[in-house]
Amino acid sequence: MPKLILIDGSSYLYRAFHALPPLSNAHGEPTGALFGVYNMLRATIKAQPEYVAFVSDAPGPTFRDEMYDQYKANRPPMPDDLRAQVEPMLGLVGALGFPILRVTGVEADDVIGTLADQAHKQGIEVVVSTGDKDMAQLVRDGVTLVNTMTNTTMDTQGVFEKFGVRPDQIIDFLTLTGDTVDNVPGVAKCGPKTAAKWLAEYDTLDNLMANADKVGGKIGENLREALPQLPLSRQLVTIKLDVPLEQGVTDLTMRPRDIDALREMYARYEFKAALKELDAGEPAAAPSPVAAPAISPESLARELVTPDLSGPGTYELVTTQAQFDAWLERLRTAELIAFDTETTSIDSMRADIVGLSLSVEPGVACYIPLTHDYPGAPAQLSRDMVLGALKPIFEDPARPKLGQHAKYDINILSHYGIALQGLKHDSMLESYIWNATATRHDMDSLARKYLGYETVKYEEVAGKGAKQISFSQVDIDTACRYAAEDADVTLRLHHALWPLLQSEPKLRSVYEDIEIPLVPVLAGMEQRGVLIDVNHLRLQSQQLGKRMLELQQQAWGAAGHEFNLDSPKQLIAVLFDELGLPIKVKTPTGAPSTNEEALEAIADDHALPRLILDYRGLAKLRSTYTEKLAEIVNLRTGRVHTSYHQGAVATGRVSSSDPNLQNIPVRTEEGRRIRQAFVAPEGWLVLAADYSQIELRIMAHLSGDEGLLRAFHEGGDVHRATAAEVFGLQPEEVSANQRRAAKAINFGLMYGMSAFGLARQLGVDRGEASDYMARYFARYPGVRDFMESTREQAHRDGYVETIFGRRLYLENLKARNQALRAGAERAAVNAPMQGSAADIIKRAMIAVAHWLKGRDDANMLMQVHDELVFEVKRESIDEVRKAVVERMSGAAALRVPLLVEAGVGANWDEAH
DNA sequence: GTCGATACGTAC
DNA sequence: GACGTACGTATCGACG
Repeated sequence: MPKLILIDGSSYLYRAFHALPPLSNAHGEPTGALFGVYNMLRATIKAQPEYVAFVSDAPGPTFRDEMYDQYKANRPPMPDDLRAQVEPMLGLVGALGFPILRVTGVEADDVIGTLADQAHKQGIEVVVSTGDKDMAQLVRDGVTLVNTMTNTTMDTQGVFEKFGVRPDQIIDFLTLTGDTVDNVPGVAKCGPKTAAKWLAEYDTLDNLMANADKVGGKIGENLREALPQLPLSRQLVTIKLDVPLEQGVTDLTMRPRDIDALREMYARYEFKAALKELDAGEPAAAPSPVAAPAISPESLARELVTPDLSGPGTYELVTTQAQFDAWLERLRTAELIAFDTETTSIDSMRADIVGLSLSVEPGVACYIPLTHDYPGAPAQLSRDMVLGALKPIFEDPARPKLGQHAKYDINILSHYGIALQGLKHDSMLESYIWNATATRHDMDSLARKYLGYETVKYEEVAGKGAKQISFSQVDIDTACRYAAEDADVTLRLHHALWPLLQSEPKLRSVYEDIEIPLVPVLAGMEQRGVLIDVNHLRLQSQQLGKRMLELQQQAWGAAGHEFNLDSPKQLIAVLFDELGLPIKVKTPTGAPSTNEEALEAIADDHALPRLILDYRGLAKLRSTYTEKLAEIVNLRTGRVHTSYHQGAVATGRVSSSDPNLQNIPVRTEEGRRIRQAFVAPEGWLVLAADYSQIELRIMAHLSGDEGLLRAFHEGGDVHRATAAEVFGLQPEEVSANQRRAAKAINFGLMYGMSAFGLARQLGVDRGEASDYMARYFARYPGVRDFMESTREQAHRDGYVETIFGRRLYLENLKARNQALRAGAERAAVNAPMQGSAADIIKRAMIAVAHWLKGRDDANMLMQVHDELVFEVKRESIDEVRKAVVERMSGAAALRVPLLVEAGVGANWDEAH
């Protein structure tokens, strides 16, 4: 059966653009999407189809725009970097010999649909290469979709599995769900599940519409409301099958490629490997995904998007001593050891090891099951023997190791007396430093993005939800496929990512000198945990609960009936419908807000708002902190062992969860009582050391503003000094209100606040706020220039940098949507300060941890962005305090001193 | 029971 | 629309 491959050029281009790091050639022309398209096309060339077409959108409006003026109104404009690659792409595709079709007045989808329909009728097999789900309506016997990125195909059965409807129901399905990107209205609140349910029951949209009055509930109302517009939506989502075309299917054959044009383009866009192949006269062969790492980002990108065509790697299940010995030998001579542990829990403090996987060469890995335990489980090597044999290797700093999120595995190994040394690389952190926002940094996402590879998912081997089983119950052969792949993919990711970092010395330095050394430090803090006075928390919980009950009774009295105080929805009904209080604030969705600002605004009109405010304050403390913390304390250690996340914050900060120790209350008296539960053991004290005004100091450093630098060099109260400058007074003449205004400006500026925001913050009118800001900028012109140049840099480069060269890419700088763009600009201004502060405290942590090594009289426990908390033996407190302050102050050499304030007490609250 | 969206609030 | 970065809890509606 002859075959026609139809390539959805727009889909290709967009996907390649977003999948690849922003590459460019020596002239600064963007090339990433071009390269991605080129690589995807190679697979098509290799398949040698009889007929092929590359179908692309033609510029200008289509019949859908005429039908509906809001069509695609929500779609952001094509990014400039992508637009610049459209023409070169078409040139390249043409030179490679592909017939190109662009038809004005219709979309590429319609041309593809028409050709697919014609070919189908002529008995030609059709494969549509696309990532667009709308194309599912074309599927039938002999017409399939292939997704080039994931290398998956979709036939009739596949459509049903994915959407829950037959291909011939897809048009009705899409009509019901609508499409927010293309701005096609559907039925409100009707998602894929509801649409599939209805179509299963009524078969067609027409039938459903005829029976719309039988659908009950709110969603039924939504359906009836949408009825008038559904026919239009259906027309919009229907792909045309009758576009008049000049060429027939059989005209669509590959032409000879234009060697000279290709050579010129390959050279221009620096496709070095392709150029080499061309000159060697070799047909373009698929590059091996396990090839030695190349240095240039371009040649690397080639590896990134090319799926492993040789199939899965070779994975060995190790259950005999001889096999294990052979692997030990491999480890001893390995340049880099990729390792991964499998355990019984995602919580590393509670997890037991189940098995371990290793890889020293891409495509080759082993899994060593240790404690799999299910009926009929085969004999496994002894856990203690295996870990005992691996211990000297894992603890040898001269043997480099690689992990994916290695902190977790370090924690696991530590349960078995192995203190891992020599962590050289972590693929999660490589990706995070290369581009913190382009992707999530879990292995599945990274493999998809950087290797074009779909990993075996944890859910597939262990199930999910209530049906999830412990990894120890997973069949060891299945476990091997999953676990060995983890080690293999980790190594392959490293081969993909490390050359990228090497090509950018500053990023490499942030990675090697900050992030990697920080891993064992954070692991140590997690394992140590912080001692909690559970009784203190329980007592506080009780007292809070009692007061909440009282407030609840009073609130019910004020409302005239009982209602759920925790439900904003019920509260809206009571306040605004029943009591008729004025709505002064709305939520982003347009509903009346009941947040603090809203309640505060009507607190003088009625007793209820104040009662709710008081109740909320207590409820927050109790549910989030006193109850939760007491619950989460490890009964064995009496401590809470938080998780620190190194790849979660775009600016480089570390975050904390389970529990989040970085948002424990401090501003109110009742809140500080929670901090009193963070204690030190008998004979020990809590030491808390924090940077004073670090972000403002960084702003002074980065801007070089003389006035601000002087304020910090003179010491004293910087907000007071600012107020004195702005209001033209002596520092001692500054009023409390003036100082408050200056402080608000100082903070607000770092967040990109506008005069409007400042006015709101200070409760003054906008003109007055504008006046303050104008005076501020007149006194501190360097700050204004710095902010302007930061915005410029962001627009020029697409990213901003910290003092140490950490990079933050801004996504929405070119958005057509004003709010998005303004938001990106504010983020651009804030990132260098927040990020530099993060770099500095990370460096301090590494230095302090180094100093603490080998001591048993002090432990670093917590990091709260600009603060480090320790427990220290009473007799060592002065020495430790001095050493900590020195290392924190010395973590960076700025044009202003880095002042560190350290306090000591029996608990965290007292230490402040 | 589980999940996602929404609203709210805590920290730096 | 208007101040950056996180994480956690509760409610509510939908799903299975």
